[in-house]
Amino acid sequence: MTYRDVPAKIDLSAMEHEVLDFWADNDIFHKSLERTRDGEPWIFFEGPPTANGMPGTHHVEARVFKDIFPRYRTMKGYHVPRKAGWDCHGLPVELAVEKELGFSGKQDIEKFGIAQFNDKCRESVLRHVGEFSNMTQRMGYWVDMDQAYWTMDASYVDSVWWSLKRIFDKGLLVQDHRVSPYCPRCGTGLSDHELAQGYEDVVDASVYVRFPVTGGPLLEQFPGLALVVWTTTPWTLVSNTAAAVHPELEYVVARTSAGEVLMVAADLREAVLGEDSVVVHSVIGRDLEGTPYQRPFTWIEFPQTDAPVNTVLLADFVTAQDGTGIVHEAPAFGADDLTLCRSYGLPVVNPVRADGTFMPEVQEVGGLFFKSADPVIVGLLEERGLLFRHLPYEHAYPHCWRCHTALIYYAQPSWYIRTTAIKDQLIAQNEATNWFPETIKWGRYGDWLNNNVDWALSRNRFWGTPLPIWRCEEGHLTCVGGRRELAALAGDEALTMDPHRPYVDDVTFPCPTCSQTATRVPEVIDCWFDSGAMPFAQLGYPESNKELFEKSYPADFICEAIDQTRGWFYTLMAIGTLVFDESSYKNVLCLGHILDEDGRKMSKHLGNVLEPIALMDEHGADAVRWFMLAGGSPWQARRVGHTTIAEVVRKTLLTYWNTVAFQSLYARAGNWDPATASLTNLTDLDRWAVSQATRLARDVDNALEQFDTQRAGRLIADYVDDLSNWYVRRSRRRFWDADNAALSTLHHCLKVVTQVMAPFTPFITERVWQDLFAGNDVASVHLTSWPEWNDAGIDDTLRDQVELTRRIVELGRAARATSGVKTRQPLGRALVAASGWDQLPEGLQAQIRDEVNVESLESLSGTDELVDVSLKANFKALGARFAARTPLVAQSISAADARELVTSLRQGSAVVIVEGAPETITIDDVVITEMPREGWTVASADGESLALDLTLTPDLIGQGIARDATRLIQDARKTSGFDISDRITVTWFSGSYETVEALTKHGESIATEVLATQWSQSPIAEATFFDEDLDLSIVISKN
RNA sequence: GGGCCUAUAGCUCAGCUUGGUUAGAGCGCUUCCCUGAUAAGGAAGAGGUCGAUGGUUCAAGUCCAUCUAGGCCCA
Repeated sequence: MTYRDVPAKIDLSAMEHEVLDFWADNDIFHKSLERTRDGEPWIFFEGPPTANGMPGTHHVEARVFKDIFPRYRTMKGYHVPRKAGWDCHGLPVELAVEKELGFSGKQDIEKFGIAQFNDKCRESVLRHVGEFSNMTQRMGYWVDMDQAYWTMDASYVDSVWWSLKRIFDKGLLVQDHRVSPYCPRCGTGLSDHELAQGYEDVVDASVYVRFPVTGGPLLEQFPGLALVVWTTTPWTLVSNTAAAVHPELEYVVARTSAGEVLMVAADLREAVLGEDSVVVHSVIGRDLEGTPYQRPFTWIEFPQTDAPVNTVLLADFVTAQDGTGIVHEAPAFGADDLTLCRSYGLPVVNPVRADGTFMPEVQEVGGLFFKSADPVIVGLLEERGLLFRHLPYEHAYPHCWRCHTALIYYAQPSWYIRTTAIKDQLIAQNEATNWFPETIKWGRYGDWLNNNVDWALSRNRFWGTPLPIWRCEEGHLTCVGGRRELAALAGDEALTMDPHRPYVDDVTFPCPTCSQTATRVPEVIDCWFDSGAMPFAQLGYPESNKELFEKSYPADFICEAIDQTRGWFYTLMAIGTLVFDESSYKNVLCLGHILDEDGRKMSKHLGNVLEPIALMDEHGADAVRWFMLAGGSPWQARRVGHTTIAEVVRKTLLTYWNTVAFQSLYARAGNWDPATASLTNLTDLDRWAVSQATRLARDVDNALEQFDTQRAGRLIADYVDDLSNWYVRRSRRRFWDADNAALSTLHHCLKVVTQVMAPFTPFITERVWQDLFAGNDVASVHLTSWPEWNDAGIDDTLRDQVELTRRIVELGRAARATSGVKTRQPLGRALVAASGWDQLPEGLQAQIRDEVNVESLESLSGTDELVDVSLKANFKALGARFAARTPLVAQSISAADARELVTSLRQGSAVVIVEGAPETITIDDVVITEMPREGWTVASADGESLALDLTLTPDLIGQGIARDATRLIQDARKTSGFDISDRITVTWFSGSYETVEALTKHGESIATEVLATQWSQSPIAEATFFDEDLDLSIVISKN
């Protein structure tokens, strides 16, 4: 049994498709779950993507992270069930369908029929789920899509109803009238977390408007006095009800250069009225209460009331930050306004209809969309001499997160969950949650909790979980906790009904309190509640899976991008706390966003969206995965583009693959059976590679434990590089001879690296597993256990020695480069000055000789006549002891005679004079650098040096020629496309005396090296290969 | 206006937790070297006021403060 043939070149994408087939045919995912069935559970909750559009590359990002940790935990022996989920309800789906059908609002839907419309929504969801499934499968995200939960399933709705009833029973689900952001286009209110997604920068008119004072003592004193009021929503002036000032702020009456008397907050006078305005009176806000003024438009009549309509009110929310310090109040269109006006008993007048247009009977602006009324209003203000100033004002204004219509703050009846009642509990739950990165916990998310407002739950829409509240004519409310309960009240048909609109709308029953007929309220709920209910609703709890649920709550791990802080992260925690008094997750990984190559957010509008399947088919899913996991910090926004991903392939994946291909090539050439692999008779370098593999298994384990894929990725990439560019490079010859220790070592190391890489890049590692390991081992790398490690198997001394070896080699190469003597030309000796080099094992010293191509290494120390010694202070060591005097000590050290000082230090310690006083220093307080004197080629770094003796003897020159010739023949073999084990015939000819001499002398060893069975010197008519410098022609042929 | 994050080479990013005197890597560029797996690898070079200012310290890319710019989130 030997390895499979591993081609040097690989089409990653084609390979991945083969691997996908292998997994499917052998059901590897389910086998991995089966294998860990008795393991400790590690609970993962899948945040359901909304099935309302095509998946994007940002979906791949989150899903890569959702995949790697379950895979890793599975290898560690945990049982990690992974149930897929699809978020089916909600406005986005409705909007997509509306667009498809060419609808422009709710009326169209009602005309079309709710049942038919919802059928279309269901179809749309199914279609998009198909797209998500394809992408999920292609990227190798192992999640159980056959058992997926769908938030539109009847059993799911049952669970959601059950939880709503628990909340209702606690008195936390209530109806209230409140101003909330409202989309006139979609005809629905938006929750705060929806609002969060839709701010757009717009330029609005900002106007400073005169409100002429019509009474009070100030008017008598200053005839013509007017309040100056600032607003960015001129259209709300139509329903102006009052003006508000802060009770503690100072206000002034000022005369402008034009001679007007106007009132503003004292701090804003200059900004609003100009530097040349003159204060003529000052008053504290409190004293302005009740001052009457003339409102700008009188098109709307107020109902008869004793309340102080169109007077100055006092409000704490007024500031002198911007505007004028006097705030225009329109209670129908502002939350603060409504609260304030209500407290004064003022009426709420609302001339704007649900579709966002002014009532037709309103003068001038009747029928206009509210925003379109702005220019009309501004024109009229101007005409009437009420406009003090008019400026374009750029600010972020909330827009509907899907249809981009400007939202209107609008008073309407709505159902709320009183999350403010459990705020302290939420904060305590957050305290117990581990956030990665940690800053989110106290920053962004903590802030959100601290500023918690009640959750506006209801939506006046069609495709959603119906709010399970029935109301009778007497106004009694019944919250129904599932279809079974509904059947008990309304009859058995309810048991099997589709619990969506319009069917559920037709169900009535006698009110349990008064027996009057109860009908369902018309609203559906915010789809964020659906997804937040997934911990129990995915299992149909409590109707079914009671035990399973109790074992799988809360989750050990959830992961989404940062935009979910106010979305799913919040609803999940809030619902968990509301229903079970405990948050539903313990660890949460919060990812940064994926940006395009120019650092812009990917969006359809900008046309910079990377289509995920195309991306994966071009570069390979593994490459995309590796980029997401290891290319930069997961919790930071990152740029992604083709060049970055292509680099991943070249640097990491292909280096790994080539090492595998190398192992396979020589193992097969040598008929090596991996079953005979044994880590005995290892060289120092072998032991190093094995020890480093063990270190890798340990360090990647620890990094993944802390959700740090970037660190883990760097460790893997570094090890792959070490293996390929140091271990293999230095061990090549042993592979040519099918050396068992070398093949066993690389076999072992590749196995470890394949396993620790498997959660990152499941495809290529699976392929490698099949090629090298499956024959004698487990059928799939994803069914293996994490490689075992213990600290005893990790040799730090050896690591340090190899690092020193590599540093010296590096110096050798640098010296070679500056010497101008190319590396193929052997040199007699190199002189080394580096602490500990002479204690290096002979095997490692041989590596240095070989790599630098010198016959011997000698110590540079002690050859005083050849070497200059210099030293400088080790500030870290000195600083600890001498603190403020450190620079003085350093000065003394550099002033002292270097050679004497070093001699003394090498014998133990030395004394330097600092400010006339002696100070004892040791060898650790300095960095010694030894430099050869003139005439040597030397390289030096960090106190370590290597010098080359450039003396060339005829013998060395001959060896150099032999090596050049070898190189020429090897190159010829390769160009001719010979196999590495082909035996050849070489005929050579040269007109150079030196070349003939060298090739004659070294002929036998060259022939062995190049696998030549025939080696002859003879004139050549037509040379196939020729080297000008050597004047050497050769002809080779396969035997 | 508030909160959080970010700012290091032409580009993409490490390093900052724990301060130490020549600030690193990759990509790209120039020259050279090595090559019996490699679309690889190595050496040298060009390219940095580590966003700015101030402070703490013997010593600041690293700690503190303020500011500037960008991003995200919220008002």
